[in-house]
Amino acid sequence: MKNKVKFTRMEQKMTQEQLARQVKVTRQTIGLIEKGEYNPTLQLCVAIAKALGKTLDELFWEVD
Amino acid sequence: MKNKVKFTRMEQKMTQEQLARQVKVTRQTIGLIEKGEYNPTLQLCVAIAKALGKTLDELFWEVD
DNA sequence: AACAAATGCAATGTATATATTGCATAGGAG
DNA sequence: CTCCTATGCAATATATACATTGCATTTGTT
Repeated sequence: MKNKVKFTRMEQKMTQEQLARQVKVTRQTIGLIEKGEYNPTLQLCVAIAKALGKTLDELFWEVD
Repeated sequence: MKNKVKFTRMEQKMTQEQLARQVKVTRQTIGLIEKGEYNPTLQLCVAIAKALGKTLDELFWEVD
């Protein structure tokens, strides 16, 4: 459940709220996904990936 | 919402039920995902990808 | 055709992703 | 320190992913 959303978002100097607005969820949802405390749906993962200019694999394909 | 699960599963001559058992969901869930009628969670996408020997991008990164 | 295995489909129930609100806390800028 | 912005956190509500059961339909094989 470890992902690279937080790291990538900060790389882009984007705030949780900005990302949330772009992908049309709430700030809280982004926060929980970044902490790995839940398990987003595919559509949301795709939206996040596009908003951050990455692919699914780059953000969510865990190596561990 | 188009994905390559059905195509890839049939390539491997695997049945919906076999795939379902491997990823620990029901056959119906696999069927609906293949039809694009819903929106699986990330964990399930990862499990399916691993069961089919593909990555997230290969199965779920829609081009359209 | 006749049988069996695989898939589709529909109704109802449960678990959980996500929303909403509100407040607390952390961290940077002045 | 003070102010402000970003983030964390917790409670309650709603939407939806997924389970369960049962039956219909397709598809392949003989």
